[in-house]
Amino acid sequence: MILTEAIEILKVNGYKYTDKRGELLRLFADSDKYMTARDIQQEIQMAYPSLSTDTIYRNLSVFAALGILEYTELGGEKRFRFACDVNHHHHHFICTECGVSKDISLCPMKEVSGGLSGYQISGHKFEIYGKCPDCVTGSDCTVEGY
Amino acid sequence: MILTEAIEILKVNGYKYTDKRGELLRLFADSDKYMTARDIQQEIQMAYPSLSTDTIYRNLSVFAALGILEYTELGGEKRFRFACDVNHHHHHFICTECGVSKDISLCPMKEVSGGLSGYQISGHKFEIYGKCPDCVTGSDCTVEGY
DNA sequence: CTCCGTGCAAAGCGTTTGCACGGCG
DNA sequence: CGCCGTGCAAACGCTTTGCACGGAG
Repeated sequence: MILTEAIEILKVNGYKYTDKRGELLRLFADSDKYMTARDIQQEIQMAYPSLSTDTIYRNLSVFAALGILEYTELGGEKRFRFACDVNHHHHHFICTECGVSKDISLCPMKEVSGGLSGYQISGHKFEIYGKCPDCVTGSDCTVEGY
Repeated sequence: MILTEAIEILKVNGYKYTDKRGELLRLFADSDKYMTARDIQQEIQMAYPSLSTDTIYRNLSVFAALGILEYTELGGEKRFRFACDVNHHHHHFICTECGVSKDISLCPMKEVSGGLSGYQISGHKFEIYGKCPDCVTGSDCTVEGY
Protein backbone atom coordinates (compact mmCIF):
# COMPACT_ATOMS: atom_id res chain seq x y z
CA MET A 1 0.00 0.00 0.00
CA ILE A 2 1.28 3.44 -0.83
CA LEU A 3 0.07 6.86 0.20
CA THR A 4 -1.50 7.90 -3.11
CA GLU A 5 -3.31 4.59 -3.30
CA ALA A 6 -4.78 5.10 0.15
CA ILE A 7 -6.00 8.58 -0.76
CA GLU A 8 -7.56 7.17 -3.91
CA ILE A 9 -9.43 4.56 -1.88
CA LEU A 10 -10.80 7.29 0.35
CA LYS A 11 -11.98 9.31 -2.63
CA VAL A 12 -13.55 6.37 -4.43
CA ASN A 13 -15.55 5.46 -1.35
CA GLY A 14 -16.94 8.96 -0.97
CA TYR A 15 -14.79 10.13 1.90
CA LYS A 16 -13.41 13.64 1.86
CA TYR A 17 -9.74 14.37 1.92
CA THR A 18 -8.71 16.60 4.80
CA ASP A 19 -5.36 17.78 6.09
CA LYS A 20 -5.73 15.65 9.21
CA ARG A 21 -6.48 12.49 7.24
CA GLY A 22 -3.52 13.28 5.04
CA GLU A 23 -1.30 13.69 8.03
CA LEU A 24 -2.50 10.43 9.56
CA LEU A 25 -1.94 8.50 6.35
CA ARG A 26 1.48 10.03 5.83
CA LEU A 27 2.45 8.93 9.32
CA PHE A 28 1.47 5.35 8.55
CA ALA A 29 3.09 5.41 5.13
CA ASP A 30 6.40 6.43 6.68
CA SER A 31 6.32 3.75 9.34
CA ASP A 32 6.27 -0.02 9.59
CA LYS A 33 5.16 0.07 13.21
CA TYR A 34 2.00 -1.17 14.80
CA MET A 35 0.72 1.93 16.60
CA THR A 36 -1.95 2.53 19.20
CA ALA A 37 -4.20 5.56 19.02
CA ARG A 38 -2.07 7.15 21.69
CA ASP A 39 1.19 6.42 19.88
CA ILE A 40 -0.26 8.17 16.88
CA GLN A 41 -1.40 11.16 18.86
CA GLN A 42 2.04 11.56 20.36
CA GLU A 43 3.77 11.22 17.02
CA ILE A 44 1.52 13.72 15.36
CA GLN A 45 1.25 16.21 18.18
CA MET A 46 4.66 17.60 17.39
CA ALA A 47 3.71 18.57 13.86
CA TYR A 48 -0.04 18.83 14.33
CA PRO A 49 -1.16 19.71 17.86
CA SER A 50 -4.80 20.27 16.94
CA LEU A 51 -5.83 16.67 16.38
CA SER A 52 -8.25 15.28 18.90
CA THR A 53 -8.33 11.73 20.15
CA ASP A 54 -11.84 11.26 18.78
CA THR A 55 -10.78 12.13 15.28
CA ILE A 56 -7.94 9.67 15.41
CA TYR A 57 -10.22 6.86 16.56
CA ARG A 58 -12.84 7.73 13.98
CA ASN A 59 -10.36 7.80 11.15
CA LEU A 60 -8.57 4.65 12.24
CA SER A 61 -11.93 2.97 12.13
CA VAL A 62 -12.65 4.29 8.64
CA PHE A 63 -9.21 3.37 7.33
CA ALA A 64 -9.42 -0.13 8.72
CA ALA A 65 -12.89 -0.67 7.24
CA LEU A 66 -11.55 0.37 3.83
CA GLY A 67 -8.60 -1.96 4.09
CA ILE A 68 -6.07 0.86 4.22
CA LEU A 69 -4.93 -0.26 7.64
CA GLU A 70 -4.67 -3.62 9.28
CA TYR A 71 -4.76 -4.05 13.02
CA THR A 72 -4.17 -6.44 15.85
CA GLU A 73 -4.95 -6.45 19.55
CA LEU A 74 -2.10 -6.55 21.98
CA GLY A 75 -2.15 -5.87 25.69
CA GLY A 76 -5.74 -4.68 25.64
CA GLU A 77 -5.13 -2.10 22.94
CA LYS A 78 -5.74 -2.03 19.23
CA ARG A 79 -2.61 -1.44 17.19
CA PHE A 80 -2.71 -0.28 13.60
CA ARG A 81 -0.35 -0.60 10.68
CA PHE A 82 -0.41 0.33 7.00
CA ALA A 83 -1.89 -2.65 5.19
CA CYS A 84 0.61 -4.84 3.37
CA ASP A 85 0.20 -5.95 -0.19
CA VAL A 86 -2.82 -8.25 -0.35
CA ASN A 87 -1.31 -10.32 -3.15
CA HIS A 88 1.53 -11.40 -0.95
CA HIS A 89 -0.06 -12.98 2.10
CA HIS A 90 2.19 -13.04 5.10
CA HIS A 91 2.43 -12.42 8.84
CA HIS A 92 4.44 -10.30 11.23
CA PHE A 93 6.94 -10.26 13.98
CA ILE A 94 5.93 -7.41 16.28
CA CYS A 95 8.30 -5.70 18.68
CA THR A 96 6.52 -5.46 22.03
CA GLU A 97 8.64 -2.47 22.92
CA CYS A 98 8.55 -0.12 19.95
CA GLY A 99 5.86 -1.75 17.81
CA VAL A 100 8.06 -2.19 14.75
CA SER A 101 7.06 -5.10 12.54
CA LYS A 102 8.92 -7.51 10.27
CA ASP A 103 7.45 -9.71 7.60
CA ILE A 104 7.20 -13.46 8.14
CA SER A 105 6.54 -15.00 4.78
CA LEU A 106 5.60 -18.42 6.10
CA CYS A 107 1.91 -19.13 6.57
CA PRO A 108 1.00 -22.43 8.21
CA MET A 109 -2.63 -22.38 7.18
CA LYS A 110 -2.43 -24.64 4.15
CA GLU A 111 -1.04 -27.56 6.15
CA VAL A 112 -3.59 -27.12 8.88
CA SER A 113 -6.87 -26.75 7.05
CA GLY A 114 -7.10 -30.44 6.21
CA GLY A 115 -7.61 -31.28 9.87
CA LEU A 116 -10.56 -28.95 10.18
CA SER A 117 -13.25 -30.41 7.98
CA GLY A 118 -16.66 -29.42 9.23
CA TYR A 119 -15.23 -26.17 10.58
CA GLN A 120 -15.96 -22.87 8.83
CA ILE A 121 -12.74 -20.88 8.95
CA SER A 122 -13.14 -17.11 8.86
CA GLY A 123 -9.62 -15.99 9.67
CA HIS A 124 -6.39 -16.69 11.43
CA LYS A 125 -3.60 -14.94 13.22
CA PHE A 126 0.05 -15.83 13.34
CA GLU A 127 2.19 -13.32 15.18
CA ILE A 128 5.58 -13.48 16.81
CA TYR A 129 6.37 -11.20 19.70
CA GLY A 130 9.65 -10.05 21.13
CA LYS A 131 12.25 -7.34 20.86
CA CYS A 132 13.65 -6.08 17.60
CA PRO A 133 17.46 -5.78 17.35
CA ASP A 134 17.32 -2.07 18.22
CA CYS A 135 15.32 -2.70 21.39
CA VAL A 136 17.44 -5.70 22.41
CA THR A 137 20.40 -3.37 22.63
CA GLY A 138 18.43 -0.90 24.73
CA SER A 139 17.84 -1.52 28.41
CA ASP A 140 14.29 -1.06 29.62
CA CYS A 141 11.44 -3.49 29.18
CA THR A 142 8.03 -1.88 28.90
CA VAL A 143 5.42 -4.26 27.56
CA GLU A 144 4.04 -7.30 29.30
CA GLY A 145 5.24 -10.82 28.83
CA TYR A 146 3.80 -11.95 25.55
CA MET B 1 -4.27 -29.98 33.42
CA ILE B 2 -6.77 -31.66 35.68
CA LEU B 3 -8.82 -30.31 38.53
CA THR B 4 -6.88 -31.87 41.40
CA GLU B 5 -3.64 -30.67 39.88
CA ALA B 6 -4.95 -27.11 39.74
CA ILE B 7 -6.04 -27.22 43.37
CA GLU B 8 -2.61 -28.54 44.30
CA ILE B 9 -0.94 -25.63 42.51
CA LEU B 10 -3.08 -23.21 44.47
CA LYS B 11 -2.17 -24.82 47.76
CA VAL B 12 1.54 -25.03 47.01
CA ASN B 13 1.62 -21.33 46.19
CA GLY B 14 -0.05 -20.37 49.44
CA TYR B 15 -3.52 -19.65 48.11
CA LYS B 16 -6.51 -20.78 50.09
CA TYR B 17 -9.06 -23.15 48.72
CA THR B 18 -12.59 -21.76 48.76
CA ASP B 19 -15.88 -22.99 47.44
CA LYS B 20 -15.95 -20.24 44.82
CA ARG B 21 -12.47 -21.08 43.55
CA GLY B 22 -13.46 -24.69 43.43
CA GLU B 23 -16.57 -23.87 41.47
CA LEU B 24 -14.58 -21.74 39.01
CA LEU B 25 -11.97 -24.43 38.48
CA ARG B 26 -14.59 -27.10 38.05
CA LEU B 27 -16.26 -25.02 35.37
CA PHE B 28 -12.99 -24.75 33.44
CA ALA B 29 -12.16 -28.41 33.95
CA ASP B 30 -15.47 -29.43 32.43
CA SER B 31 -15.11 -27.17 29.39
CA ASP B 32 -12.81 -26.75 26.44
CA LYS B 33 -14.13 -23.27 25.70
CA TYR B 34 -12.39 -19.94 25.81
CA MET B 35 -14.60 -17.92 28.14
CA THR B 36 -14.85 -14.26 29.03
CA ALA B 37 -15.44 -13.14 32.58
CA ARG B 38 -19.05 -12.57 31.67
CA ASP B 39 -19.46 -16.00 30.11
CA ILE B 40 -18.21 -17.47 33.34
CA GLN B 41 -20.53 -15.41 35.46
CA GLN B 42 -23.51 -16.49 33.38
CA GLU B 43 -22.50 -20.15 33.50
CA ILE B 44 -21.98 -20.09 37.22
CA GLN B 45 -24.91 -17.94 38.20
CA MET B 46 -27.30 -20.83 37.77
CA ALA B 47 -25.55 -22.98 40.33
CA TYR B 48 -23.85 -20.23 42.32
CA PRO B 49 -25.64 -16.87 42.25
CA SER B 50 -23.50 -15.25 44.92
CA LEU B 51 -20.31 -14.80 42.93
CA SER B 52 -19.39 -11.22 42.17
CA THR B 53 -17.69 -10.02 39.02
CA ASP B 54 -14.73 -8.76 41.00
CA THR B 55 -14.05 -12.15 42.46
CA ILE B 56 -14.12 -13.73 39.05
CA TYR B 57 -11.62 -11.23 37.66
CA ARG B 58 -9.37 -11.55 40.66
CA ASN B 59 -9.32 -15.32 40.50
CA LEU B 60 -8.86 -15.45 36.75
CA SER B 61 -5.85 -13.26 37.26
CA VAL B 62 -4.47 -15.53 39.98
CA PHE B 63 -5.11 -18.69 37.97
CA ALA B 64 -3.47 -17.28 34.87
CA ALA B 65 -0.42 -16.15 36.84
CA LEU B 66 -0.04 -19.67 38.23
CA GLY B 67 -0.34 -21.23 34.79
CA ILE B 68 -3.62 -22.94 35.62
CA LEU B 69 -5.33 -21.01 32.86
CA GLU B 70 -4.17 -19.72 29.52
CA TYR B 71 -5.82 -16.79 27.82
CA THR B 72 -6.09 -14.86 24.61
CA GLU B 73 -7.56 -11.54 23.61
CA LEU B 74 -10.36 -11.53 21.11
CA GLY B 75 -12.70 -8.71 20.25
CA GLY B 76 -11.45 -6.49 23.05
CA GLU B 77 -12.03 -9.11 25.73
CA LYS B 78 -9.80 -11.54 27.50
CA ARG B 79 -10.89 -15.13 27.10
CA PHE B 80 -9.68 -17.89 29.40
CA ARG B 81 -9.29 -21.61 29.05
CA PHE B 82 -7.94 -24.42 31.19
CA ALA B 83 -4.24 -24.68 30.36
CA CYS B 84 -3.28 -27.55 28.10
CA ASP B 85 -0.46 -29.92 28.81
CA VAL B 86 2.78 -27.95 28.67
CA ASN B 87 4.73 -30.94 27.36
CA HIS B 88 2.68 -31.03 24.23
CA HIS B 89 3.01 -27.58 22.68
CA HIS B 90 0.20 -26.74 20.32
CA HIS B 91 -2.27 -24.09 19.25
CA HIS B 92 -6.02 -23.69 18.91
CA PHE B 93 -8.87 -23.22 16.59
CA ILE B 94 -11.35 -20.97 18.42
CA CYS B 95 -15.02 -20.75 17.57
CA THR B 96 -15.93 -17.07 17.42
CA GLU B 97 -19.49 -17.93 18.26
CA CYS B 98 -19.43 -20.27 21.23
CA GLY B 99 -15.74 -20.09 22.19
CA VAL B 100 -15.10 -23.80 21.86
CA SER B 101 -11.52 -24.69 21.01
CA LYS B 102 -9.83 -27.46 19.08
CA ASP B 103 -6.18 -28.42 19.17
CA ILE B 104 -3.93 -27.63 16.24
CA SER B 105 -0.81 -29.68 16.68
CA LEU B 106 1.22 -27.86 14.06
CA CYS B 107 3.49 -25.08 15.26
CA PRO B 108 5.28 -23.05 12.59
CA MET B 109 7.82 -21.50 14.92
CA LYS B 110 10.74 -23.81 14.23
CA GLU B 111 10.79 -23.01 10.52
CA VAL B 112 10.50 -19.30 11.15
CA SER B 113 13.07 -18.62 13.83
CA GLY B 114 15.99 -18.90 11.45
CA GLY B 115 14.93 -15.72 9.69
CA LEU B 116 14.93 -13.73 12.90
CA SER B 117 18.52 -13.61 14.00
CA GLY B 118 19.13 -10.51 16.09
CA TYR B 119 15.55 -10.60 17.32
CA GLN B 120 14.76 -11.65 20.87
CA ILE B 121 11.61 -13.74 20.67
CA SER B 122 9.44 -13.79 23.78
CA GLY B 123 6.33 -15.48 22.49
CA HIS B 124 4.05 -16.19 19.60
CA LYS B 125 0.43 -16.71 18.80
CA PHE B 126 -1.11 -18.91 16.17
CA GLU B 127 -4.87 -19.04 16.26
CA ILE B 128 -7.51 -19.97 13.75
CA TYR B 129 -10.95 -18.41 13.98
CA GLY B 130 -14.28 -19.50 12.61
CA LYS B 131 -17.32 -21.53 13.43
CA CYS B 132 -17.22 -24.99 14.92
CA PRO B 133 -19.40 -27.65 13.26
CA ASP B 134 -22.16 -27.12 15.82
CA CYS B 135 -22.29 -23.38 15.18
CA VAL B 136 -22.09 -23.77 11.39
CA THR B 137 -25.36 -25.66 11.51
CA GLY B 138 -26.93 -22.93 13.59
CA SER B 139 -28.10 -19.70 12.02
CA ASP B 140 -27.02 -16.50 13.75
CA CYS B 141 -23.59 -14.90 13.54
CA THR B 142 -22.58 -12.93 16.59
CA VAL B 143 -18.89 -12.17 16.70
CA GLU B 144 -17.01 -9.80 14.43
CA GLY B 145 -15.12 -10.80 11.33
CA TYR B 146 -11.86 -12.19 12.48
C1' DC C 1 -6.53 -15.36 66.03
C1' DT C 2 -4.52 -13.84 61.85
C1' DC C 3 -4.67 -13.09 57.13
C1' DC C 4 -6.61 -14.00 52.83
C1' DG C 5 -10.72 -13.88 50.02
C1' DT C 6 -14.89 -11.57 49.06
C1' DG C 7 -18.59 -8.08 48.04
C1' DC C 8 -19.52 -3.39 47.48
C1' DA C 9 -18.66 0.71 45.28
C1' DA C 10 -15.98 3.71 42.75
C1' DA C 11 -12.36 4.64 39.73
C1' DG C 12 -9.41 3.61 35.61
C1' DC C 13 -8.48 3.06 30.83
C1' DG C 14 -9.21 2.60 25.99
C1' DT C 15 -12.84 3.47 23.01
C1' DT C 16 -17.40 5.14 21.22
C1' DT C 17 -21.16 8.35 20.65
C1' DG C 18 -24.41 12.74 20.68
C1' DC C 19 -24.23 17.26 19.55
C1' DA C 20 -23.31 21.54 17.26
C1' DC C 21 -20.11 24.11 14.49
C1' DG C 22 -16.99 24.79 10.61
C1' DG C 23 -14.91 23.53 6.29
C1' DC C 24 -14.69 20.53 1.90
C1' DG C 25 -16.73 19.84 -2.57
C1' DC D 1 -25.02 25.58 0.41
C1' DG D 2 -25.52 20.73 1.83
C1' DC D 3 -23.32 17.36 4.11
C1' DC D 4 -19.22 15.33 6.04
C1' DG D 5 -15.48 15.86 9.38
C1' DT D 6 -14.15 17.67 13.68
C1' DG D 7 -13.79 19.02 18.69
C1' DC D 8 -15.95 18.89 22.98
C1' DA D 9 -17.84 16.32 26.51
C1' DA D 10 -20.14 12.65 28.24
C1' DA D 11 -21.11 7.80 28.12
C1' DC D 12 -19.68 3.10 27.54
C1' DG D 13 -17.74 -1.67 28.46
C1' DC D 14 -14.33 -4.25 30.44
C1' DT D 15 -11.27 -4.40 34.12
C1' DT D 16 -8.91 -2.90 38.40
C1' DT D 17 -8.65 -1.11 43.01
C1' DG D 18 -9.66 0.73 48.07
C1' DC D 19 -12.11 -0.53 51.88
C1' DA D 20 -14.20 -3.17 55.52
C1' DC D 21 -16.19 -7.55 56.80
C1' DG D 22 -16.32 -12.60 57.15
C1' DG D 23 -14.37 -17.13 56.60
C1' DA D 24 -10.19 -20.43 55.98
C1' DG D 25 -6.17 -22.34 58.24
